[in-house]
Amino acid sequence: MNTKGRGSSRRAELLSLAAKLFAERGYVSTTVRDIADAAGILSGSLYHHFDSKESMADELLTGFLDELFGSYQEIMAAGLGPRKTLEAVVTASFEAIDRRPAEVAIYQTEAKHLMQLPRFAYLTERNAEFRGLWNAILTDGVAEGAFRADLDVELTYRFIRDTVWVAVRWYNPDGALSADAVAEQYLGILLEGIAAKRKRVRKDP
Amino acid sequence: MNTKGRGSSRRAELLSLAAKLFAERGYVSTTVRDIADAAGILSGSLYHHFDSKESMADELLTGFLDELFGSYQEIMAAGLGPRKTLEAVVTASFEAIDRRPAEVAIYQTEAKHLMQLPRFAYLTERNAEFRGLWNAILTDGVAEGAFRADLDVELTYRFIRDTVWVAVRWYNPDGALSADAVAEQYLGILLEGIAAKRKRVRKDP
DNA sequence: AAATCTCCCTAGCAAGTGCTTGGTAGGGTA
DNA sequence: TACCCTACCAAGCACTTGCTAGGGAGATTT
Repeated sequence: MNTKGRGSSRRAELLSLAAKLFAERGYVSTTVRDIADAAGILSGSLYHHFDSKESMADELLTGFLDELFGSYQEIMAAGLGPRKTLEAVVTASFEAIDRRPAEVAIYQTEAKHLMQLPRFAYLTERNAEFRGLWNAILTDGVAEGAFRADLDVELTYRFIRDTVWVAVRWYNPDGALSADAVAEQYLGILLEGIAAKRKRVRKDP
Repeated sequence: MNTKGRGSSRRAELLSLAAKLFAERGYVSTTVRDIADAAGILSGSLYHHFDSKESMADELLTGFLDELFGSYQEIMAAGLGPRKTLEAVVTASFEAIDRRPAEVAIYQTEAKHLMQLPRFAYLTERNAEFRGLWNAILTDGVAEGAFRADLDVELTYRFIRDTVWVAVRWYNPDGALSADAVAEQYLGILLEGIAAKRKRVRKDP
C-alpha cells in the first residue's frame, strides 16, 4: 500500500502541475497522462501519490476555498463599515486571483459541473456562504445610506461576483498591473461609475 | 452519398439539441451519443446530417456571431453619441443572451479552447473586432467628456465585456426579469456606480 | 544486515470516444 | 417501372480514457 500522505514535496509539485493543466485545458480535457507527461513520469505512477484524478481537483479546490473564506472571515470580523468592507472583500478576491490563478480558474470554470457530484457538495455550500456574505454587505450598505437605495441587491451581487472572478481569464500575475491596482480601478467603476461627474456639493455642509 | 444540406428542419432540430447539451455539459463532455440519445436516434445517424461534432459547434458559433455582429454594426452605423452607443451595444448583448442563451454559453466557455484549432480562427478575429469596437466607444466617450477622463480604457473594456457575457450563467429567458431590464440595471451601475450620490449641481448653469 | 519506505516502471484492462461502413424503409419523381 | 432521396439502424473500428496489479531500485530506519 502506498501512502498518499500529504507531506511530500514531490506530491505538492505534482498537484501544482495538475492545477496548471486543469486551468489551461480544462478538467475533463486534461488527462492523467498529460499530468504525468508534464512531470516526466508515467500515468500509473501518479496513483502512488493520489487516489484519483477527482481527488486532485478536490484537494485543489478545498485548499483554495479554505484560504479564501479565511480571509473573508477576517474582513467581516473587523467590522469596517459597508463601503470599506466591500472594498476589502473585492481587494482580497483580486489578491486570491493573484496568488492562486490556477485554482481560481478551475473554480470558475469547473465548479458548475463538479458541483453535481456528491463529493463536491461543499461547493454548493460555499456558494451559499458567498451569497450570504455579499447580501449582508449590500443590504447593510443600502440601509446605512452608503449605497444607492434603488439597488437590486441580488442583481448587484451577481454583477460583482462575476466581474471579480472572471478577471482570472486575463489577469497576469507577472504583468505590469498588480492585483491591488486592478482592484482599485474596478472599485472606482463599481462605486462611482464610468460616466463623467458633474460638479458636486456635500449634502450636509 | 448523403447531402448534409442545411435546409432540413430535422437538421435544425438536431443542431438546437446539440447547442443545449453543449451549453449544459460543455463541449468535450457532451458525446455524440448524448446528442443522438436526446434526439431518439443512434449516434451514427447523426453523421447523415453533420460531418463531425466539431462542425456542429462551428455552425452554431458562426451563426450566432454573424447575427451578433450584424446588430453591432447597425448600432455603430447609427452614429448615436458614445453614451447612447454604449447603452445600445450593452442592451443588444443582453438581448443576444436572451435569444440565444445556449450559443452564448458555448461561446463564453468553449471559445478559448476552440480558438486553438485552425478551423475556429475566426473566433480570434471576432475577438479583435469586438475589442476594436469597445475601444472606439470608450475612447470617443472620454474624448467627448461623456466618460471619466481617468478611465483605463483597456481595463474598462475587459470589465464590460466580461460582466455582460458572464450573465449568461444566471440569466433565465423565461424568468421574471427581461433582458432589457437587466441591461438597464447593469448600465445604471456601470455608468453611475453603486455608491449613494451626494447632492448635485450642474457644471454649466 | 535486515526491513521498510519512497517513487517510479511495465503492462494492461474495461469502458468509452468520434466516426465509418453497408444496408434499409418509405416516399417522391420521371 | 426505374430511379433517387431522406432519414435512419446495426455493427464495429481505431483509439483514448481513468485506473490497477505487481515489481524493482535506491534511500532510510531499525
